[in-house]
Amino acid sequence: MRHLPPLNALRVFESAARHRSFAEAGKELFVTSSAVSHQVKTLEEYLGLSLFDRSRRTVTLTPAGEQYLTSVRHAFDEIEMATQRLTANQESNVVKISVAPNFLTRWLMPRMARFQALYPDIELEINASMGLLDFDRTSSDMAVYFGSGEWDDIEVHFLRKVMLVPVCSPRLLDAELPLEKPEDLAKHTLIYVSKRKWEWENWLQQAGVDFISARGSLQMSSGQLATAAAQEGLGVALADSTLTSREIKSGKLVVPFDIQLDTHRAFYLVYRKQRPLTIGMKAFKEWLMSEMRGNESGEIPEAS
Amino acid sequence: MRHLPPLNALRVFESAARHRSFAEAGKELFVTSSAVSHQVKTLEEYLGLSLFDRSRRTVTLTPAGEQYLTSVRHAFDEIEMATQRLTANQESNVVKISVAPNFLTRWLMPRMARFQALYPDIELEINASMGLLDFDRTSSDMAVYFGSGEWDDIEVHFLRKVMLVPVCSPRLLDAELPLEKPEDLAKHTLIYVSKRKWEWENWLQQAGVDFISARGSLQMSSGQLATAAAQEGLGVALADSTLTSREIKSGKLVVPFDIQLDTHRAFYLVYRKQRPLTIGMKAFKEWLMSEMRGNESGEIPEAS
DNA sequence: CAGAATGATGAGAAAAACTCATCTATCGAG
DNA sequence: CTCGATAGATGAGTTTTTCTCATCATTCTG
Repeated sequence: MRHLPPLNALRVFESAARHRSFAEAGKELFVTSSAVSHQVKTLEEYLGLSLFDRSRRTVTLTPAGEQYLTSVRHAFDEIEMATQRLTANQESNVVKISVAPNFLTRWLMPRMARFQALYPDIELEINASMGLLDFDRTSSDMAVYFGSGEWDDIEVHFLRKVMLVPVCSPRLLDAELPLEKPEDLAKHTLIYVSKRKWEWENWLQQAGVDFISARGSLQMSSGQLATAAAQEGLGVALADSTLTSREIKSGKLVVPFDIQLDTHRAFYLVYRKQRPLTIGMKAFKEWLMSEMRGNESGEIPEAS
Repeated sequence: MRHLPPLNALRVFESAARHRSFAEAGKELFVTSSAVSHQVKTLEEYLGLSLFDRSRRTVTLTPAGEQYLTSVRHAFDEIEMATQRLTANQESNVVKISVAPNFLTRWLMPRMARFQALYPDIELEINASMGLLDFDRTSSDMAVYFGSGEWDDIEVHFLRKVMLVPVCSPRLLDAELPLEKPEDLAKHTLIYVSKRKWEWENWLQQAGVDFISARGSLQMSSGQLATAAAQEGLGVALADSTLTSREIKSGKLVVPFDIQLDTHRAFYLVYRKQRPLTIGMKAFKEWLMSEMRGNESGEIPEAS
């Protein structure tokens, strides 16, 4: 037995709160501002407290109203998305995809022309975002996640392992300090990614270097920045060999030692469980997975 | 500009789906089954698909209806909780608390009589649950979490570090295999917790034992089970010294080496951010934190 | 200070929701 | 197999809710 407030009043409240104006809410809902006023009053009487501050001509939310709005919005988002999923056309040809920024700029972007050539009718709507997203409340159809692959309640498809190799600017090799064997790294600056300090330790261990106290170290907040720093000649970074293949090919970056570190992390394509795929989603999924399989080397087409 | 379905129809649908009966839903909502039928039809017409299967005399949800119900429930839960929070009486003297099972049985339970003696008017409603909970959608007021303390969007209060010591049955010491120095562990079975295999490695390292290949190993799924296994004489486990203090005091468990391993994890009291605390919540929080501070030794009152 | 804009309020109109009567289908008892 | 009971569907009419309109108060603007 549920105890819900008057839901239509709730809808009106949400709109009024969003616009901070009863008149604007009225326009959105195709009713008069008077109707909005009545409904808000009904809700306030039900709750036994005021949601809006009406001391001035314009309305502002009370702290209680502010808190309530957050939750109500959340809930309405979910209803809206669930409804959209249900009524969504299976024949839809727009696919909304959320991808990790690094993967987007270094892998997907250079290959998008290929996808568009293969599926000219399908439109990709791409959104860069880090971390996990709540498929209950976003309109994203699919996402590319980076991590361990252990996520609950979503459909997960393995794409590609992430293997790290040391990279640096070719200028570093020309300098007086050589980089001929892994031990030589002791004389260089190691570029770390803040939250993954263990990567260098693991790599050195794998390279058979017992312990190393490098000449200096530099911390960057993301892999993308670490790679950029390496390219600027600031030191040696660990980077995904596939994502940096373009820079390596063009000679902007060099790989002093081809010793790959398995991070046990990977890129995965994920989407909501039990969700029936639209033709657009199917096309993107198949293309993405075949690009991954058919192209282990990380070959990238020339930039146009 | 939102696109929400008719919300009253949604409420009726949720009730009908929950009861798998229009007549029952009618009773809950104080309307006739006819009204329910009309509302469900309205919603189905809005969505353009059927939510119920009416081939038999009793209604069952279609797959689409099933999916929709999940989301709608989720959303209604959130609205219900938000409404409850808003209208909740500040003077409330019932506190709903969710705690880790281990902490509940070994720490909270033995001390609850104390709390009740101090605050006879306040009623604790305790719920044992592992993992994190979604404060947006539960009626729990507060929770005790175990972990790193790095959780977003909630108010976190440190309670106590978790330090591990080896424990075993006193029978193991009487046996022919001595436990005089850490190296002697090589002749015993080490009891691991499945997801925390590194703990023994770290402890051994801290104890100055380079590497050890124990006689055998036993894996248990939780700390509670590992401790129980140790008590049965099956081997040596790592356990929180405070949570097992009663067994240690009574001699059911012994600590062969008092070398504590800092797990960098701890117990924390958490609750919803910005939530105004009721007097009951304040009382529990203050009592819990003072029990923690004033009682570093882990002293437990005699069981009644 | 006048005029415009925003919201409140009460009464009546419009719309939505509900009930009732009636109908159909299924299930179970005899 | 038949008949009564039960669950839901449906359409017409009634009740309730929601909305509009007219009017008023307040405040911001020029």
